[in-house]
Amino acid sequence: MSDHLDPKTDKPTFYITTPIYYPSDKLHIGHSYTTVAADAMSRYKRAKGFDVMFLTGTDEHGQKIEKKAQESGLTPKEFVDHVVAGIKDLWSLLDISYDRFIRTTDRQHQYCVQTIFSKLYDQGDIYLGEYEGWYCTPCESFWTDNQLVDEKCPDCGREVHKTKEESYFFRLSKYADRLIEKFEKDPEFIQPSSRANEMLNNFLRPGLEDLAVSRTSFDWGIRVPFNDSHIIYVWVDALVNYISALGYPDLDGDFATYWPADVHLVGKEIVRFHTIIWPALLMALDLPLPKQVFGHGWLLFNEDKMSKSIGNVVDPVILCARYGVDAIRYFLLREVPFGSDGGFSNTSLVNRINSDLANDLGNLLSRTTAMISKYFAGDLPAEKEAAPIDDELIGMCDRTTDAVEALMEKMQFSLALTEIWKLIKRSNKYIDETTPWLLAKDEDNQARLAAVLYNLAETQRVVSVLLAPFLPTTAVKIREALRIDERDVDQTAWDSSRSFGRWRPEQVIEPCRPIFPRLDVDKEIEALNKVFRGDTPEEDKQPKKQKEKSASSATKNEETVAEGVQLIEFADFAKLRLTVATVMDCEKVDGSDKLLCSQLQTGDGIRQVVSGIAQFYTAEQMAGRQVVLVENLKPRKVFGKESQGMLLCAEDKKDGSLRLLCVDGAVENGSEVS
RNA sequence: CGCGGAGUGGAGCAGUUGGUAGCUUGUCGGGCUCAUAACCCGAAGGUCGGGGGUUCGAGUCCCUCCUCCGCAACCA
Repeated sequence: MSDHLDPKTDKPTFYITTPIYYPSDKLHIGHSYTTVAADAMSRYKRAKGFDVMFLTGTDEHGQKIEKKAQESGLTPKEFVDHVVAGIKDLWSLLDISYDRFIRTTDRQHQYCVQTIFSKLYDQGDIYLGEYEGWYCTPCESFWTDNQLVDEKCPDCGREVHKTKEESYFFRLSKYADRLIEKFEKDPEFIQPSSRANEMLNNFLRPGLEDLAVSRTSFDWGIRVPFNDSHIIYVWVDALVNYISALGYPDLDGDFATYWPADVHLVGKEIVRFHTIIWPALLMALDLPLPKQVFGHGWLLFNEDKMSKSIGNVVDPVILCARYGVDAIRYFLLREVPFGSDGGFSNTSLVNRINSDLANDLGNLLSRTTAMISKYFAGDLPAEKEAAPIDDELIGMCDRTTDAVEALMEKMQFSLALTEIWKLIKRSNKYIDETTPWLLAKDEDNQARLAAVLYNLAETQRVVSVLLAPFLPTTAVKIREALRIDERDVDQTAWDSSRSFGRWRPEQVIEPCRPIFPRLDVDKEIEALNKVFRGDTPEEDKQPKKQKEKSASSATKNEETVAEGVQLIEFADFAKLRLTVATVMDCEKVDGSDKLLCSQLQTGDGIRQVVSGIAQFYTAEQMAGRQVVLVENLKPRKVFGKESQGMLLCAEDKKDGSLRLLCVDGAVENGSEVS
């Protein structure tokens, strides 16, 4: 992929980046997904002998951070410092081997951004103009036409008024033709290629408008060097990180070594910025473009995009604590074909861990070491007797390395892992074919038995090498069990996976403890649902037996619906999580005559619920009431607002009016209704 | 309306240039006992969203319709 050489080491270079994340809050598993993928790629390239530069970081400026900091009573810098420390902890937990961590608050970055801004201004690519849009005074926010919800502020739903803001513009339109040409001539530039079509059809061909690259509506950011009242907006500030981290505008040193990047790894939602705005900026700076932008899909949590505001956030820290880092890394890299969307659910996670890690891989190591220990006191004799059946297993080791390499070049992590697992499954089958426990019964078979067990152990040495980029800790655990010295390059280097027969244990083999203990599916899912309350699919909520029962009763009932009341199982009722909550604050949803938006104090936080009851209750009547909340209702956007649940009401049979369900006497918020 | 993505055995997915419909998981039956109730073998299960067309032959090409997801949408 790279045609660069590092002048100091003479190695080919490989420069890979993740997006810089916005530290307005803790990161969730979606961020981990991108970063773990970049890490696996980096580790693979290092193993292949590349001089890798793996960059990640944080995009720390902007209005939202400014606001968040204010709410917490901190300066913006104090606020981001705190969040960034947490992010670094998370990466350390997930074994992320980044080489550099860029923060847009770094002095060097700020200098770089200002230099670029001035340069573009001086050469006429940036000019001062006016930006027309809508302003919401209470929110102090500026919105464009299509950001508005029903011509109201998308944040608060209040009136906005048309306003002009002075802004600097980047002549994006000037580069449209060159971009189209690039897209058409270089199909590798955007991966997967379908995303290139999206960009061409939706943005490039209809024509580009110049881009507003400064703001005057907030302070927390890098100033336009020649105009104090303007802050450089995210486009220039954030995108430039990929070269500021290499020392740009200094053209020597790291910049010379690593630029252009081999790949920018990004989520599909920001492919547009990375394939249109960023290349245009580079063109304006007369710098080479990155070789590839890879837009991966989303990790969907039960079909909803993971999002902080919805609250369906899976905390990777909790998952790591429960299952170990490598189980989570494995799941992320294996479950979703890189490039398309994939689902995360508690069930799929637990099943994946059990079938692949515990049953196939862990159990294989366990039975192999147990047999070596049991039949040879942990020390295989030198004399071995080969048999034709061995060749298939041995040949597969070589082929697996080739296959993994081919897939890694295309960043098909999921398929690469599948190839490794074919080898693992083949090993399990090999045990059945050779029946070592029968061989062990006869002294005459010692040499044959030794060969069988050696082949098994050696195959797992190969597996450990191939697995190392994905599951670094597991690779080490396998080697420990096989008594391989980590420093012995002969047995641990990438290319050693192609030379069958290198395994030479340093000490006696002992039966190893399970490296991935098998999980009790029902128990785990129940526990996970408790941790990530309310945002799991109904199927996940039920232990298997009940699930089947409710499914069959549901079909039966469908036939009787017409006649009247449907009967349900208790299990069906138990799916509902009904709790008591207090309305802390309530307001009418602007522009609607039926909606009220309430802030509820629940057992574990504040929830926003939008209800269609404004014709029967005023906002004032709502405040202070204890109500019954359906807590595990799928969140939904109502009139531009997130509604995270539903309040129970009785609908009067006569006139259809609604009356809220209340509790007879005050109870603690979060109390369950059953 | 539009744009994009998708509809394949219970679930999750492969199916490159058209030529007997596969994989993983789950279910059922069997085998084995070295191993983490694990591993190995076998079976059941799909008119490939519907309809029409091109073709000797279509999941795979063309037309049309339907459904679901994302961007927009007021009552969960």
